[in-house]
Formats: sequence, structure tokens, C-alpha cells
Amino acid sequence: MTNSVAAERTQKLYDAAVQQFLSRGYYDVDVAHIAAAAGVSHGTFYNYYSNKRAVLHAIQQTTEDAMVKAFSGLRSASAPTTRDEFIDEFTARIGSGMTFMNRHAELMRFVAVTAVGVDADAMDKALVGYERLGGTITEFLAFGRERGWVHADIDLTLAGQAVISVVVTALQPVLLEEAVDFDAAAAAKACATYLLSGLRRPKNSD
Amino acid sequence: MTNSVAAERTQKLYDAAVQQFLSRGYYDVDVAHIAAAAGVSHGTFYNYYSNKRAVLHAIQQTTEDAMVKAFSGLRSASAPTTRDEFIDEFTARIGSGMTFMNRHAELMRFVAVTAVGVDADAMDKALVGYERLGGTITEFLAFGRERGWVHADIDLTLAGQAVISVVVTALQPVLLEEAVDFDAAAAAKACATYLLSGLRRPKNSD
Amino acid sequence: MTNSVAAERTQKLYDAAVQQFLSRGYYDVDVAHIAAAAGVSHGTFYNYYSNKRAVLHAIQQTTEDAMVKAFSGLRSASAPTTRDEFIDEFTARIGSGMTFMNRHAELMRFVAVTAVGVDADAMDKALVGYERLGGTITEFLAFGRERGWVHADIDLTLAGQAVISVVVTALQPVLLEEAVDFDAAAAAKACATYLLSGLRRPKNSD
Amino acid sequence: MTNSVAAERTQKLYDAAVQQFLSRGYYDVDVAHIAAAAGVSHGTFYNYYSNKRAVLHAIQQTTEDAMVKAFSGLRSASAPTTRDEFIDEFTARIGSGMTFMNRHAELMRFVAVTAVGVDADAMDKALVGYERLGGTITEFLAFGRERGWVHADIDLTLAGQAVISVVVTALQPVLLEEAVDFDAAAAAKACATYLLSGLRRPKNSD
DNA sequence: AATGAATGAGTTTTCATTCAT
DNA sequence: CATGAATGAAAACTCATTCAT
Repeated sequence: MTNSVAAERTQKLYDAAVQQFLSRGYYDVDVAHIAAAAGVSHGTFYNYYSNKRAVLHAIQQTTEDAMVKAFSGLRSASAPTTRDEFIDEFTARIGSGMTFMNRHAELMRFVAVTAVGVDADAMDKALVGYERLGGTITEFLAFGRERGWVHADIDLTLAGQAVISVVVTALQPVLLEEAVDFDAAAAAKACATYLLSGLRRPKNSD
Repeated sequence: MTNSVAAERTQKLYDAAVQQFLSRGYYDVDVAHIAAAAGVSHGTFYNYYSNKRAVLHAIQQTTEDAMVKAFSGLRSASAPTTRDEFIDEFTARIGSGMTFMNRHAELMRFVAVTAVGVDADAMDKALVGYERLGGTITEFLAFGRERGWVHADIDLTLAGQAVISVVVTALQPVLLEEAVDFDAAAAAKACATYLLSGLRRPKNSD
Repeated sequence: MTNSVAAERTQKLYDAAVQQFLSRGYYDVDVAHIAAAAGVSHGTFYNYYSNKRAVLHAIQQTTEDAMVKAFSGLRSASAPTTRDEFIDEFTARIGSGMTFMNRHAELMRFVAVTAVGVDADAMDKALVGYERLGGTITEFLAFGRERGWVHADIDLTLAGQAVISVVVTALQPVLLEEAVDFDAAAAAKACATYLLSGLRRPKNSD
Repeated sequence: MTNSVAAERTQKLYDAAVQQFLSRGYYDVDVAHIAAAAGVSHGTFYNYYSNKRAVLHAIQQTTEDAMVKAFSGLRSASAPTTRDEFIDEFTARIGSGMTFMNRHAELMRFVAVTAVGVDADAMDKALVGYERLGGTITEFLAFGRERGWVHADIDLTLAGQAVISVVVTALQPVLLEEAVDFDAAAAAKACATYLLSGLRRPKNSD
């Protein structure tokens, strides 16, 4: 398929751009670098991305999508039916998100630090993405509240953001420093527990 | 005094640069913009800063110094003599730091987000500044430990950084969103309490 | 061939630069002038030369090479086998060199006068080139000495330089004034005779 | 006298300019350098020279005048009355000129190499000066010819230039290299002899 | 006269983007 | 589609010169 060849080439350029941006920032990389790293001429770049800015946008978008997916958990289809399943799922989502972020620490650093500083649009895009990420959690919490598993008087939007904040905070050492040993599973457990003990309605007050 | 005129002009350009950088980022601002905002020609800019990069450095340095000062507390000379005074001083420092950051939220966002992404040197400068800030707290905690007011088995360097992290986290809403109502005093109290309950040696174990 | 197109364009820019430099000096010519004279935009210039300084270097190098070639004679392969052939060859080389310099008097003036004053590097390059040119003669004289055709007690390095000096001196009217009638062949004969009567070992002392 | 203070200051700036130009060329020196080297502010420079170009012109003019003077001999007033006196005077003038040039080798290099390359006007000024210098000799030779001491069929203008050329050639090692031992008196003698044997009418043909 | 702050014309250089082949 | 030569807008920076003090 011609299409898949094109897709492949697009991906190659995407990967090259990520690699270059990660190691040299946005402004110190030019289209020729990206094209060279992808093994094509710089003219070819413009057959796949309309301009340099577009590839940054793509990276932000793709990363955002992947993060949303990571925080959305695997069992999104079959919703939890009990409070315990709900809690397990919550923990799993935190764990999945943290694992993703831990695995792609450099990419995280790029989208959270470098990309954000490129221009006002990039900053906006990042903030919207941040909110969307929180929204994922908010949605899940809302599902839990409908079933009485979550305090009724919590601002769920805020709570969603807070969850992301706590996770990001827990990952700070990984994001700021180079290669640190980090037990994502343990951290996720701790985070979840911390978050839940604050969020969930005590059983006996049912 | 010739000196004060020069200082005044330098300040004018500094302020103009901050203002421009905050609203348009680093790369979307050129020297002519800064000079125009300061009411001088672009050539004049170079009589006060050797180049565009130099103002950024100055902003980072000045902000770092101001933050260090804010977190250093007022009563640095007359050191606390009792555990309670120590705790009060600790709380005061957190409060002073948070108040500063809250008051200069936009500047904080610039140095923490935009500036950091400018280039590798800016990133380094920011990380070193972050460590210096933590060091301020570390020093204070070390003073407390000598007097038995702080757990003996805590890594004080790490603890210093952690305090800054917690404060930053608490301020996240202010830093990321535009103008949010924020009760710095209350937040500081909460932070301090949280941090102290983890840091301080329980009285009964004396 | 892509290569030849590039070479052609490089040559076009080279020629334009020479033309501009000859008529207006180095500092009064800017890259835009050169590009315009070559019929391309100034941006294009930088696709062929990394900067303005690089063309100057190229001109120096190319001219130096051409001069070395001119002074190297045609019969370099089949070395002279008799004293008379040696003298003929020597005379031929002087003649070839002078003819070249006479034909490119303006270029000579540029590399010897204007280029030399551009900066310290240009001066160095010129001096090294001057020595290399002398070296060409030195080499030839050394060949003659091995066969007993040249005085044994002459410093050949010095002699090589001296030959060039004498030739340049003889050409001074051409180099300093605009278009002067100049009989290169006659001048070469005179120079060679003058130089040889000093250099060659008298026959009767054999 | 106010005048002499001004003259002194002008001289100071002149000397500073010469010193700077000699060591760094024309274009790498800016007015601020010259002023600083003279111990005044750069604004003051413009009270003594209308612009940077003017001081170059002054250097060329002053040097030219000094050279003309050096080649004009001491006994210009009391003209030689015999052929031998004429020859002695000729030799003395060559010697005086060479001594001057040898003593100010760096300055010579500057006016002959660096200054000449500055712009078209500087080149013209140098050529005119060169001709004027030759004219000094031409004049002297004309005086000799009137008395029958110089060949009648020599082009005296050309001869004047040639004398300067020979002298410059003889000084080439001094002008091109740094500090070389150079016996100006001996060189002058040689030059004069060489020049005279070509120029003077043989005694026996009287 | 001396000063030095201010100016802005002028130059170099970069690089995203276009487009003919 | 791929290529890479050409383009020119844009920006940083320099420095001779002016002029108010």
C-alpha cells in the first residue's frame, strides 16, 4: 500500500524529530537535522509535515493521547462493579500512568519542559492536555461517585487534576534528573493509597 | 551619580525584558522589542547587556537570589533557641517563600517553565538554582538537628529539596493557571505542618 | 551532473567576488554585492561559501596554486639533461611566471596588496604562499646543483625567494600602475640572465 | 598656549592610532580603542580628528612627508658643485632614505601594506605619495643632468621611480619579516653604486 | 573641551520554506 | 514523490558618529 509507505515515512520523520528535539531542544534543531536523522532530504520533510511547528504539535498530541490512554486503564470497557474493583482499577490506572511516564521520562521532560516553552500555542496545548488528562480521572471518579464510592462533596474536576499533580510530583526525581532507579509499582501503590485515603468515603460512614 | 543613572537604565531594560518575556516567551521577543518597551533604541540595549542571552541569565540569577532570600527568613541572625521557635521559624520561612512565589506567579512560571526550555545552559542554571534553594532549607534543618530538633537519620540534602518540591506542588495551581485565588498563609501552614510531622523528632522520644 | 552544476555556480560566485574585490576592495564589498554580481540572492552565496572570509581564502589559494603552476614550468617531467637545457628551462619558468603575473596584473595586485591587508590570517597565508613559490624555484635549483650546474655555496632557500623578489620587482610597474605595456618575454630574459649570471657556476671553473 | 595643549593631544591620539593600527590593522581597531590607548574618552577623539578615516589620512600624509624629507638629503640648499659631490649627495640621500625606512619598518609595512588596502582613496593616496617620492629623486637627477652628470637620454621620471623601487626591494627582508639585522649604510652604498653605474655617464665618454 | 550615553545604519548570517526538475 | 538549489525574511550585533551635559 502506498499509504503504509507514507505512514512509515511519516513515522520515521516523527521519530527523528523526537530524537533531535530531546537532545538539542526545539530551536537548536532545524528541519535539515530532522530530515538527515530520518535519512531523507529536507525537502521531503515538507511532504509529510506542513512545517517544523507541525511536527512539534504532532509530538504533543501523540504524547498526550498516549498518556490519556495510559491513565485510562485496560478495563475501561468492563466497568468495576464493586467498590474493591473500583479501587483496584484506580490503582491500576495510576500504576499504568506512572509506568508510562517512567518509561518515557525523556519524552515527558520534553513535552513538559522544552515544548511548553516554545511559544504561547505550545503552552496552551500543554495546559489543555493537562486538563484533558485530569478529565480522564475526573470521569472515572464520577463513575465511582454515582455508585457511592466517592465522597459527594469533592470537586471532581479539581480532584482529577490533583491526582495528576500528585503523580507528577512523585515522578519529579525521574523527570528532573537523568536515569534514577525508580520503582513505579511501589510508587503507584503509595500514590493510590494516599489519594484514596483522602478521596474515598470511609466504609463505616456508608 | 553616573552610576545610579546607569543602574536605573539597566533596571529599565531588565524590567522591559521581563515584561516582554513573560507575555511572549523568549524566542518571540527580540532585542528591538525589549529596547522599544524600555523606550530606548536597540543599540542602547547593548550598552547595558552584552547580548540577549545575558538578560535571560540576569533574570534567572536575580529571581534565584530573591527566592533564596525569601526562603531564608527574616530572623536568620537571631537563631531560634527552642524547638518551638525553630518550628515557628521554619513555618515562617515556608510562608515567606510561598508568599513570594504567589506574588510573582508569572515570573515564577517564566523562570520555571519558559526560561528552562531556552537552551541547555538555561536548564543547568535552573537546576543549580533549584539545588541552591533546597540548600537553604538543608542548612536550616542541619542547625535544628544539631540541637536535637530534627530526626538524626534523615538525609538533609534530600529533605531540603523535598521541602521545595512540596511547596512548588502546593503552588501548582497558581503557577500553571492564570490568576487563581490562593491563600498563601494557609497553604504555608499546611505545608509546614505536613513537612514537620514528617521531619521533627517526636517529643516523647527525646 | 549535479556536481558540475554546483561547481559552475561556485565558479560564478568566485568570479563575481574577484571582480568585486578587485574594483572595490574587500571591506567595501559585502556578500550581497557578490551575490548580485553573480546573479543570485545573497542566501545562495552561503550554499557555496561558508562566509565572506572563505571566498577570500579561496582566491588566495587558487591564485597561489596558479602561480606555483606557472613557475613550475611545462617540462617538469622530462628534466633537463644538460646545463644549457637547465638554463633554458630556468628562463622558461621565469618567463611563464612573469607572463602569468602580467596577464593577471589586477589579480596580482589584489592578492599582493589588498588581500594582505585584510587581517592577520590573510597576511600569514600570503607570506606562506610567497615562501611556497620560492620553494618551487629552490627545488629546481637544487636539482641543478646536484648536477654541478649551480654554485655549491649558495643558500638555495634564499635564492628561491630572491628569484621571486626580482621577478616581482621587474613587474612593479605593471603591478602598481594600471595597464602598462610590458614585454614579459624580454623582461624574463633579462631577469633570468641577471639571476643566472649570479647563480650559475662559470664554465671555466669546471 | 592652548594651542600647544591641543597639538599635544592630537599627537597623543595620532601615536595611539599608529600603535593600534600597526598591531591590529585598520578595520579591527575602532575609535574607542584609539581613544583608550591615548587615555581619553572616545568622544574626545572627534575634537581632534573629524573621523576615523581622517587619522589614517594623517598617518599617510605624515609618513609620506617624512619619507620625502629623508630622501631629500640634508644639503638640499647648497647644491653639489662637482660630479663627485653630486654622487656623494646621491649616495647620502639613498642612505638617509633607507635608514629612515629601516628605523620605521613597522610603520613602512603599515603604510605600504595595510593602509593601501583600506579603500580606493587610501590606495590612490599611496600611489601619489610613491610618485611624489620618486619625483624627489627625479628633481635631483634633473639637477645633475643640467650639469652633464647624468645621461641625457634617460627618462628621469621613470628613473626616479626606479630608484625608489630598488631601495624598497633592497629593504624587502626588513619590510616583510619581523626584526632582521640590516646594515642600512652598506645596503645604501650597494644600491647607490648599482643605480649609479647604470645612470651615470661614463667618465671617459665626456 | 571632555565625556560617554544614545543612536541607527549597515552587515553578516541563519534557516524555514518553496519549487523546478 | 524525492530532491536540493534558491530564496529572502528576520534577527543579532557592531561601531562610527552625534550631542546633551
